[in-house]
Amino acid sequence: MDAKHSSIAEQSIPAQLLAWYDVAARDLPWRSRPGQAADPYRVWLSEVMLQQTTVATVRPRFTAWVDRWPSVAALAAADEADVMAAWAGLGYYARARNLVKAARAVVADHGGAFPDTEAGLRALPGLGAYTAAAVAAIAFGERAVVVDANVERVVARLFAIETPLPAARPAIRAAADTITPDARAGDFAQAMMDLGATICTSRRPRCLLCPIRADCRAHAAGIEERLPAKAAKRAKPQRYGTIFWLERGACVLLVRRLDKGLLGGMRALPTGPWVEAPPGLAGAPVAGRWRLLDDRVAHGFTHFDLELALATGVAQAGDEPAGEGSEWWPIADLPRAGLPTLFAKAATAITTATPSTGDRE
DNA sequence: TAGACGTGGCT
DNA sequence: TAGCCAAGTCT
Repeated sequence: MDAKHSSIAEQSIPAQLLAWYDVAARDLPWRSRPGQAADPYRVWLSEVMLQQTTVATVRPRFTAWVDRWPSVAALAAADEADVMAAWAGLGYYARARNLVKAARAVVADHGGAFPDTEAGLRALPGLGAYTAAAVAAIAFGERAVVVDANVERVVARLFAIETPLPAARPAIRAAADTITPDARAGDFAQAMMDLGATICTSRRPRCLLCPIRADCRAHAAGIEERLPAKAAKRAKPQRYGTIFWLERGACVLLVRRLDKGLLGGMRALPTGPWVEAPPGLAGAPVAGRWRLLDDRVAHGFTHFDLELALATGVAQAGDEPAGEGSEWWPIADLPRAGLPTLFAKAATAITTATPSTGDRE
């Protein structure tokens, strides 16, 4: 009786969720209108932008992006440096590098059309388990099991899975599989994510508004706010570094960071090593008289906190630090350089703390 | 498999 | 404020 009742309830979950989605779906610029086919390029782009990034941040960036590169062919033909600069501020820059690689692979290896299966999509750079499933379901209607952080939260509560993440992932995925319908797989995935984003939120879930609260075991047990449980995190170490601001006339020296690693492939201000104790002027791009400012810039990364000292100098005759990827960039044009936030903060601190040390009256 | 990999907003 | 969280992927 109990098992039978439970089974019936679970079968009704997708239907209830889809009915709710039909009236409550969020209006987002990458979603197709009802009856309109989804554009795989827009679905893919939005999914990549939304990785670990809020809808509020992505919305304007997505719109500007598709205005500039309206198709996968346009993106494939773009200059990679322009793409990286356009991504500046969004973080996780491997996403932008992989966006270009994947676009070029679609054009070169798939005749300009995205693969229409989860397995085919999964083979493209930057498409992991989640994104491949999401694009397959949303753009192509494939029944794929789409599990992101929203779905993990909804499912962990719905089935009262108390095992902490990440150990709970296999059980959560299996449970998600049992409620994924064959029809409207894309709408179902988006319904789950909308539910997680607006009702089944991490803190203070609005259970009274939930279309499936009658089926929710965590709610019945009164434990929804502490699910999903999570393993404890490590403390973040503190590191120190120095940013070097070298002027020549009305320009400042920028470098291009190595393709791999932190802020990879991005334009940047030169820095020395990022280490456990303040490194002073170690790693300066040219020898010379540097002036250390009193101001410092603090920046938090996912896995460490960074405090940067700011050193300024003026290039002298013969100063040619220019390694590959070095360029003298007009200071007035700095916003167009597409600097990661860390360096944009430093540039602001330097240009506001000190009048230009270059030509001035 | 656990750690690397950004950033901004909220509490 | 310090920490947590947001439509993850790669190695």
